[in-house]
Amino acid sequence: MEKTAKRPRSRDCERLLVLLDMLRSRHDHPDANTCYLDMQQVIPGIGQSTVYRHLSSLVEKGLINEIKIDSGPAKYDATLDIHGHFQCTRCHQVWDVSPINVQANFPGIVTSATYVAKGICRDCSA
Amino acid sequence: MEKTAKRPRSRDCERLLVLLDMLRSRHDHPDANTCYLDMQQVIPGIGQSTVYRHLSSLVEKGLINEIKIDSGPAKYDATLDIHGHFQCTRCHQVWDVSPINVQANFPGIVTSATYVAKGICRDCSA
DNA sequence: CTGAATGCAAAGCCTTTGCATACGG
DNA sequence: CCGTATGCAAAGGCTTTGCATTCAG
Repeated sequence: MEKTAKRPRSRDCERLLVLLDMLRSRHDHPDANTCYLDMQQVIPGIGQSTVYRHLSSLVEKGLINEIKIDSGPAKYDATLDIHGHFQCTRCHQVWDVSPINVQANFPGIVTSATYVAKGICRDCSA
Repeated sequence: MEKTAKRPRSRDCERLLVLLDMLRSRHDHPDANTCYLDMQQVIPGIGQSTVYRHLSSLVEKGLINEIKIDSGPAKYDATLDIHGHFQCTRCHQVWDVSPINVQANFPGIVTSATYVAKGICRDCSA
């Protein structure tokens, strides 16, 4: 059969860890498809759904952050420090902003946080 | 013809304003479909795409905020004060948190902001 | 053997878009 | 008369899910 490709059975959480390492080595916010393409370099033949499943799993475990700012695909970020994003409502570009210090009364234990500010960037307001 | 229902041509931005009022009168974060259902109470026969178009328009004008926390539909919020949300990564429930004061170096003029913290809520950690 | 992990393809959910139509000015 | 707003339905993008298969233990 060809439809069912060889699937070197992963021991433990091999693929999960490869994905996590990949995310940690990047400083941008790749989407699921980018992760998928990157994973293919390391693990040829890996399926898209596997990447989606591992991403969900990592998010659920709190090891990475899922960022949904605009209408496009979700972005993933292994930087769990409190940091922020600024998006221009005109050109839709996204910038990182320096770590933010926040005080508030949360109904639980905060493991990660994302601050998204929207406004008009300098280019668009000029 | 019936397929093309009577569409009382709105003067000015009537529907846009009705939608904005509706959002301002609520204190939760309705999604597009909820807005659609609510609008139908006021303007029978209004189409879903009209609601989507007006929501986008309001977001673009900076009059409301689009919140995309989890994988579900986008949520809309007419409260533009700097405030925050806390979502439990286990039960996925979302809480509002008190207004947050933030200082950071943004690459533009901030018109609105959303702070999303994730963690484990008290119920789930018990 | 049994259960967890996977690939593939199809289904699903939300949102956007094309198009013809109906008013407002 | 013309342009904008609208409804409907279809298309589209992204993500999830069903199912059969494979492999570790």
